[in-house]
This record gives sequence, structure tokens and C-alpha cells, in this order.
Amino acid sequence: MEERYHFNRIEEKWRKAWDVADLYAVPDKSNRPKYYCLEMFPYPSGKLHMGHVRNYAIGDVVARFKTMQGYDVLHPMGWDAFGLPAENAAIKHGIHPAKWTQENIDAMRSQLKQMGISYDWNREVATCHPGYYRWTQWLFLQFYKQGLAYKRKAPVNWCPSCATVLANEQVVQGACERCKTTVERRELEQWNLRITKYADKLLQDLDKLSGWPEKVRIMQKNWIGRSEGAEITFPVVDSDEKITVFTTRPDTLFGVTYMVLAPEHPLVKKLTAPDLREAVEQFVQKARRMSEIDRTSGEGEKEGLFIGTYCTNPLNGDKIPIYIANYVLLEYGTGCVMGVPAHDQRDFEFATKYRLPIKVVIQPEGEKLDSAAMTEAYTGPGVLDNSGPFNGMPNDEAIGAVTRTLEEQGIGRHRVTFRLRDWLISRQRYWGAPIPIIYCDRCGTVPVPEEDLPVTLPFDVDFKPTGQSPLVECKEFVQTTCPSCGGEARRETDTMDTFIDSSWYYLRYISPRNEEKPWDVELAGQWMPVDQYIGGVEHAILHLLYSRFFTKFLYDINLINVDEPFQNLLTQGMVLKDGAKMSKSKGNVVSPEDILAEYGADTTRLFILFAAPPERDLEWSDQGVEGAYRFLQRVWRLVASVADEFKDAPEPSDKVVGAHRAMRRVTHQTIQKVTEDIEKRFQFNTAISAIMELVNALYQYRDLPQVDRDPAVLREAVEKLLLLLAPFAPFITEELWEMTGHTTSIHRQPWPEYDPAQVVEEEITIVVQVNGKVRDRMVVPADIGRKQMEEKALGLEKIKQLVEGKKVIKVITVPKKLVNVVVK
RNA sequence: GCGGGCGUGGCGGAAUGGCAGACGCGCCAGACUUAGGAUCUGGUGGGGUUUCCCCGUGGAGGUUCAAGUCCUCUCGCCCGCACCA
Repeated sequence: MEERYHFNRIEEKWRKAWDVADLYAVPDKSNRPKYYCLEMFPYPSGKLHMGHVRNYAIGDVVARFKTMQGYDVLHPMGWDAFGLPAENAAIKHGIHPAKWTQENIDAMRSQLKQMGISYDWNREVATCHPGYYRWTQWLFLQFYKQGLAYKRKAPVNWCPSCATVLANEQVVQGACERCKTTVERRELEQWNLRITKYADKLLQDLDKLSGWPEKVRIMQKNWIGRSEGAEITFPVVDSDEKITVFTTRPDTLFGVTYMVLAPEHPLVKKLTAPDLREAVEQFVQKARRMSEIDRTSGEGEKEGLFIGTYCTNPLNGDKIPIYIANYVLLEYGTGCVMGVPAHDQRDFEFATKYRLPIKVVIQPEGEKLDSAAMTEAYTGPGVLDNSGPFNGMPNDEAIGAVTRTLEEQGIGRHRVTFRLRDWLISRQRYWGAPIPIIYCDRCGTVPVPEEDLPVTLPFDVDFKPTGQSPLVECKEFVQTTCPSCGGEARRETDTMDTFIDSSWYYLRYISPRNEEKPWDVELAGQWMPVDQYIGGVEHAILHLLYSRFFTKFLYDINLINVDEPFQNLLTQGMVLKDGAKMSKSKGNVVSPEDILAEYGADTTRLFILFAAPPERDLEWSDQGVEGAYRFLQRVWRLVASVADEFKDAPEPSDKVVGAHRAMRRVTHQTIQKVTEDIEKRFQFNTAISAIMELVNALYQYRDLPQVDRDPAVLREAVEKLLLLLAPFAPFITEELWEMTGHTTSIHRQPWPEYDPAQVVEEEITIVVQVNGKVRDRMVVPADIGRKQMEEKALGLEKIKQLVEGKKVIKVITVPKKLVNVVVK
């Protein structure tokens, strides 16, 4: 028997054995209850980082725990394998993106296997594989069929560094989410998915997601940005044109003193007075050139220009000057805003700058606002003033009343607007799934017939970024025949946003090699939804919102029977070193490769799970890793030293007393604690600490003289210990399980259950307080009544002294906890 | 500015309103040892007049027999959103 813990030998041995036995394969169907445990699949960058290690260690505990509890656990892994880094690496090192990606996948798969994560590798998928992206394209066609994929020309976010357009979600504070380059605006014709059609559902169903962190739900809610208000039409003076605005404050309609259009608004050209055309055109050009960040940062100066024409307030006939201004966005609402300086801070600033009138129409209670004296807008509640028939009405009532009046007169209506915009999915890059569309001069836009999929990505392409898709230059790809008329036609050359690939991968795991369809509907019905999804909070909006959108669409076209993909979501915290996120530039990166080589997988996993609860940020500590390593050695030595002694021991007796009973109690209490900690809140850190306490207790028990030890009690404790530790440290527990005489894998054993009779204490320590301060303790039978507790406490020598000469006002007794004597 | 989270020993972190600091790291002492950066045992919030007492969970109030935990205000740090009409 090995006296020392050699993780290298053990981990290599079991890695091979599990592989050969295909231990972690999960059947498509069985009679056991299902559990779908999913971790966000990585981009194959080449090597795992600590964030991955943490993510997958957490997921593996859940998967192994649920497996031991008797579930069929679907626990797959794959690769989010399309994307820019492959192209950038290819350009830099002259390797083809496909080769670069494949090599990285191989390297990372091997690292994951080294970590001992219980994936069913038979279900591995890679989004860049034609067998996968064929179905990505197929899904695009389903969107197209339903009118949810459409092409339109619009101002878009352009990243000059990535040389491609970006979705709204991929622009963070005016910069490219990937490379941080400031995003420009360009007018381009691009493919979009109509996610806005699902805006209301995506918002409402957030309420169903009780298993998601509040934080993520709020972030999505804000992103969708529903606001209720009214659309109001203002006729233009001396013209047949009308301007429609959206406002959440129809109650302030009588306070409108100017009108603003977005500079790009189509009406601007028509409405501009002839003598101002040149100035307006200059202003529009300037606004166009402004980056998104300057345009929307809030701090930027509001700039506007009068375009020389007026419109009329439809309710009171006021003549209102029309402006254009940089702070009005074409994309939101109707692209026009009515200016109410008295009751909107932005309008107030704008009106002050351009000396526009300020008209108070809401008066707060007990106060009379004077527009000349105002230094900021009043946005609170109040009563209408200067508002004709609505005078004296509370403004919250007026919102509805004004809207109704507008509706009656046919000049406005109730309206709901969303901040969420359609999802721009075209990318002018090579390494992605081609959009399966053909353009024919006779037939127009024709979808590629489903049976012709996949539209394969050509291999020999010069993929340097030029601003247009590299596929444009690839004649074999572009030139094709029209599926409709058979004539000459051209293929769409843009590829899809990689977030499309990752919006449905959790479904492909269910039928990873199905060549007839993207997934088997019946099997999807069985496995979906994902019971537990685990990943970083950085995907709170992008990936999680897109996946929810896909799921809702697929539900509507009857391809799945759930309308939310992820029942429970765990957002793990970051891994920090010296208080900061690990990064090359800070030089505080700890490489999983090195740690795995020095300490092995079990130690690495154990440390990461022990150092902090999963949702919280984790501070990396080399000494902490040492501690985890030391603990596993301690377990090893303990088990190795007693394995022979209890090999043939029977089940322990329920009648044992003294140290044996105490040992059994700790064993069963630990089972209870660990089970609850994992189940309740994924509190792996406290679960592990409980296991450590069991080991400490076992050392005490082992060091009794041998004649005083009960081999049956020892055996029970050691075996439960190994079973409880198995999900955290799969290799060492498997080895020790074998060493203690077992022939089937520990990872195929049922999760231990505790015996309530063994958990109970016969005697407990009660705290005795006087006026809330602990003054003494007493040991009493566990089933003692309140009355006896109180009597015994009052009889204690110390308590008597403290109470002497004072008046006992009352005595609080909390069963099994304490007695508090309140005196005066 | 709005929204969310977090403030507990030297450090990571524990505590259904009921003994603050479990467990681990670090540190101190002892044992074993040719040796120890191995292992085992014990100790380890601060202070004091040291069988005992006082103070202590960012700060100030409050509720309660009892508050790290609940309430009000306040300070600091982190994250997300930010001209959305």
C-alpha cells in the first residue's frame, strides 16, 4: 500500500480507467429522473484560465452530486469555436483559423480531462463544425420563414479595428466590447433578427425565473427598457407633413415649447427652410461623424439647430419651432422629442442654452413655480396648470386623460416603447457561419433550400480584414445558381454573429450527431430545460438574453416545449490575485497549467471550491492551495493507516456508546451538513469545512488505543468521508475507495444518507445569560423541558450570585439554545 | 445620477434574531527527529486589576429579553446602466 499521496500516478491511472469505461456517458433515455447541468462553453483560446477552472469545478460538483443522488445527469461540453481571435491569430502567425481552432480545442479538451470533469465527451460539439453550423443556418432560415430575419439599411455600429459591424449589445460605453476600440457609425444594409417582437415576453417572463440572481434579471429588465406613454402627432405649419413624437409624459403636453428631431430623421430634409439648408446639412454631417460615445454619453454638450419651420401643438394650437439636436436618437421611439423644459431636465438645459421659453404646466403641492426663477426642471408630481381643460387635475390622472382626449381626436394614442433594438447579426468577417441567402437578379432574395445546407465556408480565402467580408473575393463561393429560377446568382457573403452559434448549443448536446434535424424534439422535451446553468456574469445580457429569445421562438414554432431555457442560473465570481482581476498587463496571472502540474487536479479543485462561495469573487492564494494539498495528504494518510483494520468490518451497531457513538454522530451530522450545504445554496466552502472537521474527528478516534476502536464505526466514518468528498476530489477518493476494498467506482455509488437517530445529541450545552450577557453554561439532557431548564439555570451558583438582591422580571428560554434571565 | 452588491481577526471566510470569528491560511509553543519548509498536539480578536471582567462585525441612532443578522440615517469600496424622451 502506498504510504504517500502521489497525485500524478493516481490521476493518470483513473483518467485512463474512466475513459476506457466511458464512465460519464449518459443515456439518451432511461427511467431515472433527469438533470441537465450546464456550464457555459468556452471560446477555444488555447488554454484554460482560472475562471474556466472555477466554472467547471463548480459545475462538476453539481453534476457528480446529482448523479450520486440517482439522476441521469446530462453534463456536456463543447466549443464556441467561431470568432475573431482565430482570424487574428491566423493573420499574425499564418495558420489557417480552422487549424488554429482545432489545435486549441485539442489542448483545452486535454486540460479539462486532466481536471477530471465528468463530461460525456460523446456529446462534444464545436460551433465551427459544418455538422453544427449547418443547423445554425437552418435556424436562420426558420427565422427568415417567419419574417423574423430581415435585411435593412440603417446606421450601424462599426468597429474599425475588428472591421465589422456590431450588435447594440456588443457596444459597451461607445466602444467595441471585444477590443475596446471606439465604435463608429455607418450606414449599411445588414441582416437583423426581430428580437423586439419578443420584447414584452422577454420582459414578462423574467418573473418566472425565480432561480436566477436578482441582479441578472434587473440588468435584463433595464436592457429591454419598457416604457409606457403616448404617441402624439403635431401638424407642421404650412405643410401636409406631420411629426409624431413619443412621450412618457403626455400630461405635460401643454408645456411644449419646441420640437426636436434626430439629425438623421427623414423629415429633416423636407422640413428645413430653404435658406437654412446649408447650415442644417453641415450640422447633420457633424452629428453623423460623432462617435456613439460622444453622442450618448450624457456629459456631452447638447447641441441643436433651428431648421426654420414650425409645428402646431394639437391641443392648444401653440406655434412650436422645430429643431434638430444631437441628443435625440433616431433609433428610439419615433426619433422625435417634444421639448418640455419646465418638466424635463434635458429639455431645460437645451431651452436655457437656446433661449427657448419655459412654460410651467405642473404645479407641485403647496408651491407655485415661476418659470423665470427655475434653475432646474421640476419632474415630480403635481397639479396641472396652464393646460386648458385639464387645469387642476393631478398629473398622474392627466396622463390617462390627455391620452384619451388625443385618441378621441385621432391625434395620438397610448403606446409602449422599448429600448431594446433588433439584433444586428451580419458580420463582415470570415470565421463564422455563412448566412444562407442567395441574391438573384430575377428572383431577388432567395433563401438557400434546407436540403442544400450547409453553405460551407470555403477554405482558401484571404481573410485579411478589409471592411467587407473576405468571402466577397472568393469567386467559387459567391457564384452560384438561383434555387428558384436556376439562373446565375450571388451568395450573401456576410457571416453570422457568433452569439447566434451560442444561442442554441444547449439543444444540440441533446442530439449532437443527428443528421436529420438540429435535435430530436422528443429528447429535447425530456432534457429541457437546463436545470442548472453556470457561468460568468459578463453574459448577463448578451448571451442569456439571446438564448432566451431563441428558446421563445423555438417554442412558438413547436420545436421545443419550454419557453425558458435555463431554470436556475449561478453566476460565479471572478478569480482575483492581489485584489485585481488576473491579466497579462498586471502580471498577476496564475496559470492553471502550472498549478495542475504542481498539485494535481484534486487539490486545485478543492482549493477553488473552498476559498469562497461560488457567487463571490475569489482571492487566489498560493498558501491556500498548499492548505488544500495538505488536507488531501491528511485524508490519504488517515485512510491508508486504517484501511486494513476495517476491511472485513460489518455494519456498525446502533447501540454503540461513548466515543463510538460520538464518532458515529459526527459522521452522520457531516452527511447532513454536506448534503444541505450543496443542495441549499451551493455552499461548497462550508461543505468542505464540515468534511475537514470529520477528518479531524477521525484522527482523534483513530488515535484511541486499538482495543478501544470499533472497526465497524471506523469503516462507516471513512467510507462516508470518501463518498462526501468524491464530488470535490474525484481522483483521490476513487483511489482510496479501491484501496478500502471496493471494486466498483465511487462515482457510481449512491449519495450517503444520514440516520436521524444517529444525529441527535443526548446531552447539549445550554447558554445561560443574565440581561443578555453570557454568564454560565450548563449541560442538560437534549429533551429537557422549558420549566426544568429555567429551574436549573436559576439554581446555578453563578447565576444565583448575579441575581441576588435584584428582581427577576422575566426568564426567556429557548429550547436547545439558551436561558436569559432578565433582572432589574 | 439610477440600479445592484459588499464592508466581520494579520488573511480567505463561518454564523434559521440566540455562545461572533466554524473551517482553512499565517503566526506562537511543544512533541517526534541527524535534520525539517514533513508530521502530530496545543494556543492564537483587542484590552484589563486574568478562577474573572470589559470592549469588539465601516460609523451614528432605533426595534428587541437578545442584533453581524431587522429598521432609519450615514461613510467607503466594487459591479452594471447611463441624454431612452
